[in-house]
Amino acid sequence: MEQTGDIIDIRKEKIREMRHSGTDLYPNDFSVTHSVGDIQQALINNDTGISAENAAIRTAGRIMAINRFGKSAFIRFKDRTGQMQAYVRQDKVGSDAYALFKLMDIGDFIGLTGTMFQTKTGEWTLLADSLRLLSKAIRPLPEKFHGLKDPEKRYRQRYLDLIMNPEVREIFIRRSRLVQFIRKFLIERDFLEVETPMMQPIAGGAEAKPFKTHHNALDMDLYLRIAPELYLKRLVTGGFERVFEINRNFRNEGISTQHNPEFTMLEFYQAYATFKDLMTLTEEMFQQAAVFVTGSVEVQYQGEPIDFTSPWKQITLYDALESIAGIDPAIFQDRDKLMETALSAGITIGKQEERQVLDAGKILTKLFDALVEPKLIQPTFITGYPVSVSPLSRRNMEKPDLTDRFELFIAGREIANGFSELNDPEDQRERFLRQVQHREAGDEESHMMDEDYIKALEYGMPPTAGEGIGIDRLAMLLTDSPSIRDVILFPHMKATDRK
RNA sequence: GGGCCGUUAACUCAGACGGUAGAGUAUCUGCCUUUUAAGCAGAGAGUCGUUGGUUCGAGUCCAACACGGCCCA
Repeated sequence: MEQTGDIIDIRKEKIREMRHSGTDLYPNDFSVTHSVGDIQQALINNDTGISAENAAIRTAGRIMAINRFGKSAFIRFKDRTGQMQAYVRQDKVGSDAYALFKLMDIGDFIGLTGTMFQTKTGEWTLLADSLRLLSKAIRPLPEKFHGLKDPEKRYRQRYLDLIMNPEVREIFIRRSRLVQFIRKFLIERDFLEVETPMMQPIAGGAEAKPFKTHHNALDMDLYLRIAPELYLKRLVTGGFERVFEINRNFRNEGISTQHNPEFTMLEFYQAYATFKDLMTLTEEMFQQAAVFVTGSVEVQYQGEPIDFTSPWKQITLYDALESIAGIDPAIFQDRDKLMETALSAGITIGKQEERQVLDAGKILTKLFDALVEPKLIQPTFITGYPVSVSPLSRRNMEKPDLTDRFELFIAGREIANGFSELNDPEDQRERFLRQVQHREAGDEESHMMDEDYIKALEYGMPPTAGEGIGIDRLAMLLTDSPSIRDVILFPHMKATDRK
């Protein structure tokens, strides 16, 4: 299926020839004094040391292009810091080295020594006084001008995508900077970074279908976590009053431009704080993150400007349903009428058998997802979620049917979810029991009972607020990426049969 | 799960009506010591995603399947 035919055969022939002449094709004893970026920076700084005739520059990289002219050649090579041109002349490097150079290809890694000079057009170029093969490529790189476009190949062979498409490389550098920023932001505020189990006996902390696995020695089933929440709150109980974790969650659900089965989540918990404190903290974090990653507090996302300047819009769930979706508040408690509204609006909710068990709160959130969420482009906090869809959130003191909770929406997507934590163990037990009823009635996404977590609450958890932020989605916003696959290095794909 | 689109050389892509596959880049050979997607001359390279069907004949039409993309659920 995948044959590169004669190109690979020709390269293998070259390899035989090089080996025959005693060349080490994969040495590891070439030391580098300057990266390409170092050289370029020194030239910009007018550092005469770099352009001196006796400058002994040793640099290395992958060959990206070669213009050969008989007894000399221009090559373009790159390392992690950038691309540069080198000029290789037979009379400079010697005829043996030049003969070897003739067997080198685009894609090979080379080490160069030499000095800098300017070509006729003024381009600074490394005049090689020696060059060495550092690693031989057997397979040809994609064509330089069009790069690699086939999306399947880009995802399955991300390394090729990264070699050929500099903008892709830039996206992942930005993603890394985003995570770096968030760590610094939280650590400066005295949060402790922790790691909690990825394999859990009960998959708690969110409504989602888990992946199941089995531990042989213990002979027990385990779930890959759908959220770290219940473990992080155990740590708050244990006295780590400010904790955070940035790590993978796993959800056994569909794949789309917004969903990958494993995705990265930031969760953080702060004792003696409320959901309102976290809303303020989130505004600060995003504003500063946008500036740190993109240089501006306003970013372009798919042609729309997104302005992270605080304060952000706040609206309650009920108000949003009324004013944006146009639903009559009189029916907010009437599950049958809500279901009717949903079905007549063409919104399919759950499977047939699940529809009986969904309560008004759940239907309201489904209506919200379909009718309101896509319209929330600028950062918007939605508050006032019903207790029935917020089994881990603290009740609102004035309106005990609602919770002290918010969700954050940007560019028509949910980006964060936060609330004041429910720390009353008896209320928590009741909430779990309600969830278990729903689960037994067919709602596969309902929470499971977690006695061990309730036990922890029974020892006393301080008043706390916590929040989860989808890092992939935030990375999409800050890199103007339309698909989550664009910000995940190795997105999940179906297995192919070959090999 | 449903709909639409795609899959042709290493890469990017063309292939009206069904008549036995083409370009650019890359590769190879020759010339070439300041090129900038270098140039000139020549050459090689394809199980047209897979399997089946229709047909004298299928890259092209039909069906199923696989993989991918977008949209919907």
